[in-house]
Amino acid sequence: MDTPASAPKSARRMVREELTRRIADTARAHLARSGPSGLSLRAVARELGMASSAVYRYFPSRDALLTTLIMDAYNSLGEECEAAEAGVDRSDLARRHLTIARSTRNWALAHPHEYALIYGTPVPGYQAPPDTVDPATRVTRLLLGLIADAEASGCHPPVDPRISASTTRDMEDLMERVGTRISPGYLFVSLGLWAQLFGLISFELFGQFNNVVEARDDFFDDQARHMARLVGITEGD
Amino acid sequence: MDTPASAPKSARRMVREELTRRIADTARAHLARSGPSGLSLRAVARELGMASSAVYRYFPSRDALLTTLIMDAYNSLGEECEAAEAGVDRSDLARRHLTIARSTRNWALAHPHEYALIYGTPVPGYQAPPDTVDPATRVTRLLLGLIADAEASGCHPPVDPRISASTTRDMEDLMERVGTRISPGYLFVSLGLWAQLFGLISFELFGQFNNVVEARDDFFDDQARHMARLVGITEGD
DNA sequence: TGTACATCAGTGAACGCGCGTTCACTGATGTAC
DNA sequence: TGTACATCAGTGAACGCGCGTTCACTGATGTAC
Repeated sequence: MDTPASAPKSARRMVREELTRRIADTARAHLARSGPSGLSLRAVARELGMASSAVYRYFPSRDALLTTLIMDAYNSLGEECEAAEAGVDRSDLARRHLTIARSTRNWALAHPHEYALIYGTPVPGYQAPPDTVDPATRVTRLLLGLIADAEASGCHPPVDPRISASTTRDMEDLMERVGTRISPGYLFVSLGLWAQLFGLISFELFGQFNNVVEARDDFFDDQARHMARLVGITEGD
Repeated sequence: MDTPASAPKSARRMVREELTRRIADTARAHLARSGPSGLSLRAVARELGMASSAVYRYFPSRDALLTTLIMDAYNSLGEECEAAEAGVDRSDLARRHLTIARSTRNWALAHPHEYALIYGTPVPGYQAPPDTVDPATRVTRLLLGLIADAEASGCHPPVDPRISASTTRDMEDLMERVGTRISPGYLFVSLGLWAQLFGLISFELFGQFNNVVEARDDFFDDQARHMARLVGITEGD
């Protein structure tokens, strides 16, 4: 049909989407004050000036709202990293790595409570539905893509990994599932650095660096560059 | 005074300590079900068969109870690591490192909710009092001691760290505060591995390794050994 | 050793609050003919 | 283009529940002389 005919139909739909978004936004803001387990539908409704029961027209339950927040967080982080990395010359592996690392940290610093929601303690009693798996892997896939490129272009770990037979099998299985080609040893080292990246960010955000590191930006950059060297990615070549 | 004279006095005190401990134990068990922000004084009192107001004879507030749980968790982890490491030949640096890493992970797997309490998302609205700082650093101090010994005995990072001036200053300041002698570069690499150790454990506990790593014990050991090599600690010498 | 007094543990009711979810309903917006 | 009907958004009251903390109190235990 032409535009005027379908316009009223989508008008209601648009209003609906708008309010759905406003509820999620308000809930996101509430995360900061009370954390995910303290997230309250009533408080969100109150802030939006609507009856608490009205929220149920948009989200069937509190957990559904949480799921939306979790998926949004993963997607927001994922998009930011992807966009930043896409702007870097593909052959500049060091820059690509630094860009991903920095984007992740910057996003985390800008959205600490959303970071905590997806990389902190799981919400007790909440079971993430399968829909969350895909958005959850965006940053990881980005990193794996970089690692695959690095290995293809001849990078290798300066300290040789020695891994058990079962780890080798795990790495092979993972590559099969993801559909990327990275050798077990190289992947093993990369997974360690993946954990280190988020370990550094969590330590910074959750307070473990208090009285330990002051110049956090520089420290992080230094660590990120060192991590790149551990998978054989060196700057300026 | 002699024992009988002071006995009644300490009798009441002992009963008090016993109940204080039982309250903390029950609260610890409740952490598992509802998480720290869901921890309820009333639920604890109910389980112990006492009036909710009675708990206030032992803990002045919910936050005070939380503080106790946090300190207990740090001390429990600290003691376990210290005891395990103390049983290892001082000169066997690789073994000492592996022992600390494994003890930390084993404690975390055995006490996942206490681990989340101290290394997961901070409890919203809760401010840790200064008393918690000392227990919080036990594992870190253990690791720093090992690192100091390693450097003193000639170990050095196989991949040379390149660090900024401000990071160098941070590392020097830290060493001054702690009173240990470790060179800035070596300390820098060690802090990265410290973050990696807890990053790996958090990933495993918080679900990030689902569909990624199956043989978790072997994977962790492989990673721990690789981390040791990154500070120049090699096995079998 | 015995007694008067102080300390302490524990009670139960109350205050004031918040929560998720359901339900029958009103009134507005969209759809089909 | 107009009308009858269906869909939908939003309301407000209610259910049944839980929470932290305070307070005046009772009765037992410990202390000082």
